[in-house]
Amino acid sequence: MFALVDVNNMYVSCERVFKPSLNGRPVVVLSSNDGACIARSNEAKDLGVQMAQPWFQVQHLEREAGLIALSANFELYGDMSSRMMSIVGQYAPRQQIYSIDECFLDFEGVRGDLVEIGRDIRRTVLQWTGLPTSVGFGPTKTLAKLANHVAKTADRKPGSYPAALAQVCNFGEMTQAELDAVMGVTEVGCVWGIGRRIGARLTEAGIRTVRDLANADVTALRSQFSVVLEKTLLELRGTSCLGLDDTTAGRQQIMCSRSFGSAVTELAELEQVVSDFASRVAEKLRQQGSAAGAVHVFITTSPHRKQDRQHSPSMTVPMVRPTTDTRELVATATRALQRMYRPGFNYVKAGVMLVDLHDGGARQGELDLFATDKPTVQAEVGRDRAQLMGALDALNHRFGKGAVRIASAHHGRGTQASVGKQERRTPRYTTRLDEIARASS
DNA sequence: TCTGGGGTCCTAGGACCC
DNA sequence: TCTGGGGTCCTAGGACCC
Repeated sequence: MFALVDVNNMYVSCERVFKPSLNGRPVVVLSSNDGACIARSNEAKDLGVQMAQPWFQVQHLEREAGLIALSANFELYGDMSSRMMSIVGQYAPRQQIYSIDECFLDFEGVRGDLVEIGRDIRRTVLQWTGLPTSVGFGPTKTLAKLANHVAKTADRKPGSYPAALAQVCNFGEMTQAELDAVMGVTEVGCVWGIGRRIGARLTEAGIRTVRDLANADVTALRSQFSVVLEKTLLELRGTSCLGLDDTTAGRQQIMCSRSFGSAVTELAELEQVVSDFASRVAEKLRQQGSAAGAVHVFITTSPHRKQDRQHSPSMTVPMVRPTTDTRELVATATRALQRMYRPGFNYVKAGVMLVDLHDGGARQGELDLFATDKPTVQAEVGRDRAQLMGALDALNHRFGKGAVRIASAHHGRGTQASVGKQERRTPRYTTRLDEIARASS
């Protein structure tokens, strides 16, 4: 039996822990640049604010409905997440951290009343971190996700489902008839793995509810859609196709990208941004102990600015050998940018992605006919380089991000359109001593 | 005026092999 | 008229997730 535990409205809930006056108010958290809404409290959802909706479209609700907007405070959310995860992980032998706010638990071999365990998880997380959670149990991961959806919705919208299913919902202890009834009133788009496009195609084909999908013909579905949807269907019927992955394998790609505060046309400014992004991904790369085999760089104009000519080039450049060196990665990314850039375009976003990642410890042996250095010298160079990068990371960790950086990244601090605004960010209460919460007398 | 930033997996099609 | 057959590997792009 699997459980899915997730935090309700994670980012907003993190903010509310340190600012209880936000409770009961409509609150949204904004993306970088304060551009779009990336988290909404229930009250904000009730006002009709959509996920990823541009802020300027709903800003009028500030005055009209008391909507409160905050800039994203990812340092806070990340720290709150690891606290929550370590608590939840105590409840089952295996845990898969699936995203910043949710994890799967595998209760294989665990005895006891799962609903009671679920309630205990909720109580403990709430008491120890202040975060509200929902818990769903099911014999497959897809069913656990669905049970979680039911638990949350039953709590938020009384009458949508039986009240007993609110907050903690265990499909495992329901009869087939009860499960059928729940699935019959749940839209197919609520299922994990069914997004807008597939959802629309399914609806067109007469498959509107989860029950319709569960009863659909497997073979026909596979040929019309894909093996992915076939697995989803089987999982809905209780056949487990997706295992729990609790390995701590590193990521397969590492990215840093951002929209700018306003359009950028100059190469020099893009060079600063791209070297800055390359430095950040290099740091993340070393953190997970990998080496990058290639660098992918992109810049793009805004498809929303219809009056502008569009240009969205991208380029993937292989490295001679996998590297972890910020200097090489920055130089490679910058060269790619210089080759792609064309003057006269309003670029609004750029990104650097490291791909073809290798285990940092493994080094491909090579035969270099032109090498003049002896192998021992080469090994020393490698060691020096690792020490240099280690020192760079240590300094930036101790004195703050960007304390020491490659000279091409932000050599000036002039009027940079590319530096976004974050005017509404709350203090990093749990990770910065000088921003710690104060109890006023 | 103003439109997120990360990730994953699967598939189709082309290059190339014998 | 008619132009092989069976593979693998890689990449770009599309779908999805939060």
